[in-house]
Amino acid sequence: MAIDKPVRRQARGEKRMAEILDAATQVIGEVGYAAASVNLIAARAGVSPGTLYQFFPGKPAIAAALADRFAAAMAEAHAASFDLAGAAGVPLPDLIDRVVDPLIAANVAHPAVRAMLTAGDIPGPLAEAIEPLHRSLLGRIEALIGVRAPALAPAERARHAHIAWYVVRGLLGPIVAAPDATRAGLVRGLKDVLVRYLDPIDAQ
Amino acid sequence: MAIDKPVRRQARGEKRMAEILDAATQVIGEVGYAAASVNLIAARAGVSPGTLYQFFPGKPAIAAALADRFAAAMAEAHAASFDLAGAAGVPLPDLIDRVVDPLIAANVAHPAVRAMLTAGDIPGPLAEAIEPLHRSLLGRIEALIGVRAPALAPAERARHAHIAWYVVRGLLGPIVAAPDATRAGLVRGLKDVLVRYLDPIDAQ
Amino acid sequence: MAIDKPVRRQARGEKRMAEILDAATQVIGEVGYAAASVNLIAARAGVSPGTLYQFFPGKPAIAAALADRFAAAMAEAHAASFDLAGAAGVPLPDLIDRVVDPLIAANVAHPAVRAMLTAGDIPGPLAEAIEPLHRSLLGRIEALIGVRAPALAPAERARHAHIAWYVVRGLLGPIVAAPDATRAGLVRGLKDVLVRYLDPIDAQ
Amino acid sequence: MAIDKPVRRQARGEKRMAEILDAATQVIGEVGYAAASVNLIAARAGVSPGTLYQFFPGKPAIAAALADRFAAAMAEAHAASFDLAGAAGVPLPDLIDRVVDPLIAANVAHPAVRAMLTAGDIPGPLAEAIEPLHRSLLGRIEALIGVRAPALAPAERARHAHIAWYVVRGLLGPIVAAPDATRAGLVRGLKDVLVRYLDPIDAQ
DNA sequence: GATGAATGAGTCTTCATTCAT
DNA sequence: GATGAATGAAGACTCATTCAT
Repeated sequence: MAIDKPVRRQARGEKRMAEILDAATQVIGEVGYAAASVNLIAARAGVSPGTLYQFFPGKPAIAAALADRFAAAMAEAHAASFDLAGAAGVPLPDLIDRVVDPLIAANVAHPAVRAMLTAGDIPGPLAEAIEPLHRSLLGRIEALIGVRAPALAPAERARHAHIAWYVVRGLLGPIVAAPDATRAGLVRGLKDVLVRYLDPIDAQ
Repeated sequence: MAIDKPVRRQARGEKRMAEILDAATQVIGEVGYAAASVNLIAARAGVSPGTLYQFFPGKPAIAAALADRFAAAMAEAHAASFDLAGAAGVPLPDLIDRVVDPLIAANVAHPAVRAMLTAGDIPGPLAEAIEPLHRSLLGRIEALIGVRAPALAPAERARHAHIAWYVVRGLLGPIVAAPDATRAGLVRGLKDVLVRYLDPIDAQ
Repeated sequence: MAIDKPVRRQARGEKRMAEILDAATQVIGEVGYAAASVNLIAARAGVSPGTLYQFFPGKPAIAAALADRFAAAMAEAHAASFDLAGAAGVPLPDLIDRVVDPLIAANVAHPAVRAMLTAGDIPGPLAEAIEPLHRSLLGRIEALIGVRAPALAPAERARHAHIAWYVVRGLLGPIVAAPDATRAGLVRGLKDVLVRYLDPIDAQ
Repeated sequence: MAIDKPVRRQARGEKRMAEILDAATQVIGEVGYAAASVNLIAARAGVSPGTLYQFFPGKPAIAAALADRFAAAMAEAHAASFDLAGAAGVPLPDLIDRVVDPLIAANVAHPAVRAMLTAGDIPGPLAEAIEPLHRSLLGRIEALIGVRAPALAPAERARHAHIAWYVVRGLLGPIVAAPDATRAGLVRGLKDVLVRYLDPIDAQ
C-alpha cells in the first residue's frame, strides 16, 4: 500500500501525459504547430496550463514527445510488416507496400506529426524536436536500401534515401488530407514513384 | 507633363511595393510565414508599418502578391525554355530539365514562396492566398502531360499531375536549403524520380 | 475544506473582476467608452492586459458586465424604495421621487453606465452590450405605467414609457456632470417634467 | 479675367468644403464622431486626406464647421417659422410646433450633428467644437422663454431653458433613428412633454 | 500534482497628421 | 490646390511561461 502510492501516481501521470499528447495531436493536426497554443492544448486535454507544464517543459517538448510516440508506433508497425534481414528477398513493390502502408496509417492516426514534419524545415525549436524522428525514418530507409543494394557507395545510398524520404514526406500531406476517394489514387501514385525510382538501384 | 505627375506618384508607390515584397521574400524565407511578422517585414523594408498597410491590407495580401510575382517569373522563365506546342517532340529527360531547372532557379530566388507553398497545406488565409499559384503550377504540369500523353483520361492526367507536383514541391525545400555541393545531387534525384515516374505514361 | 480550495481561487478571481470593473467605471466615466482603452483600464486596475483578458473577452464584455452590475444595483435600490403592487396607491410625485432618486444616485455612483447609455445609440458592439440594461429599465417604467394606467392600450403604454425614459436618459448626463449647486435644480426640473407629462395619463 | 481667377478658386474651394462636409455628415451620422476617421471622410468626399487638411486643420474643425452649418440652417428655418417679437402672442402648442418641427427636420437632414451633440458631453476637442452650437440653441430657447415669461428670474429662465433643451436633445436621437411609423408618435410625445412642462411657466 | 491567476512582450492593425511632389 | 505616400504612436488582443495557493 505504501509502496502502491508512487506507482499509482506514476500511473496517473502517464495517463495525464497521454491525454495531453492526444490533445496536442488533435490540435496541432487541425491548426498546425505554430497556431497550436499551449493553452489551447491544455484546455483540449481538460487540464490547466500549469498542469501541462508539470509534464512538459514547453511547447517543443510536446512536439518531441509526439515525435517519439510516433517513432515508436512506426517502429512497431514496421517490425510487424517486414524485417530488415529478410528484406532482400522480397520483390520491390511488395517491400514498398510493407513500408508505405504502415507509414500512411500511422500518419493518418497522428496528424500532428505530419504537420510538424514539414513545418520543421525551418530551423528553430520545432526542427530540433523533430530531428530525431527525421533521423530515425531516414535511417530506416537507408538501411533498407543498404540491404537491397549492398554494392552502392554510402554517399549514394544516403542520397537515394533522402530523395525517397522527401518524396514520401511531400505526398504525406495531400494523402492524409485527401478524401477517401482520392486517397487511394495518391497512395498508388506514391508507390509507383518509389518503385520506379528505386528499381534501377535495386540489386539485380 | 501633367500626365507625368500621377505616374511619378505611382512609381514611388510601385517601388515601395517592390521593396516591401523583397523584404517579405527575405523574412519569410528565413523564418517562415507564420513567424514573419508584418512589423518585421516593414522594418526590413525600411518602412513604417503604416506604410506597409497603405499598400497591402494585411499579411495574406503580401503572400498573394509574392505568389503572383513568382507565378509571373515562372511563366516567363518557362516560356523561355520550352513551349507547349513543341513539348511533344522533345525527349522526356530534356523536357524535364527545361521545366525543373527554371523552377528551382525561381525558388532559390524566391525563398518565401517555397516556405509558403508547404505551409499553405493548413486551411487558412495563407492557403487562400497561395491557391492561385498552386492552381497555375498544377495547370501547367497538367497541360504538359496532356501534350505528351493525349490519350490519357483526364482524371488520370490530373492524378499524375498532382503526384508529380507534390513530388517536386516536397523536394523543393531540401533543394533550396541544401548547400551547393549537395544541391546538384538532389536535383539529379528529383529529375530521375520524375523521368522514371512519367516515362511509362509518356506517349510512345 | 477540500471544497474550500476552488472557492478561494474563485474568490481571488472575483476580486480581480471587481477591481477591473471598478477601474473601468472610472475610466469610462472620465473619457467615455470609445476613448477608454483596454490597456488603460487594465493599468488603472493595477493589472496587466493579459489578466484583464482572462476575465473579460474584450471591451464589450466589460461594458456588459458594467451594465449588469448597474442593473442589479438599480433593481435592489428600486426594490427598497417602492414595490410595483403598491405603486398604484402612491401620489404621482411621490412615486417619481422614489423612482428617480435612486436612479440618479446609481448613475452618480456608476458614471460609466451613463456614458455608455447614450453612446450606445450607435449600432455596434457597445449597443448590443447595453441592450439588456436598456430593456430592463424600459421594462420597469412600462410596468409602472401599466399599474398606474391599466386602461391604457399597450402600444400607448410603450410609447409613454419610451418618452419618459428618453427624457430621463437625456437629463442624466447633465445631472451627473453638474456641480452640486446646479444638480438639485436639474433634478427638480426632471421630476417636474415627468410629473407634468405623466399626470394626464395617470389614472384618475 | 485676372480678377476672375481668385473668385473661381474660392468658388471651387467652397464647393470642396461643402463636399467634404457632406461626406462628414454622412460618415459621422453613420458611425459616430469617434469612429469617423478623417481618411474615411476624405475618401467618401472623393478627396485625398491632404486636400481635406487644406480646408480643415483637423477633425474638430470639421465638427465645428458642421455645427456652424447646422446653426445657420436652424436659424434660417426658425426665422421662417416664427419671430421672437411675435412669439408672445402665439398659443404655446403652436409655438412649440414652430420651434420643434424645424429642429427635427434639420436633425434628420444633418445626422452628424445629432451624433455629436450627445457625444460632446465628454470634455475634449469635440465638446469645444460643439459648444457654440450648444450655446446658440440654448440661447434661442432662453430668449423665447424670456418673451413668454418676462417676469421670470433670469436664473430660473436659464434653468428651464436647460431642462427643455436637454429633453429635446435626449429625444432627438430616438426620433431621428426611428422608422417613419414610430417617429410621429415620438414627436408627439416630445411636444407633449414640452407643452406640459412649460405651460405652468408660461405667462397667463 | 493541480489549479488558474498573472505576466508582459509581441502581433496585427488603425489613424490623425505631415510632407514631398 | 491636390495627391498619396509616410509616419509612429496607440489600440485590441494573444501566448508561452511562471507562481502562489
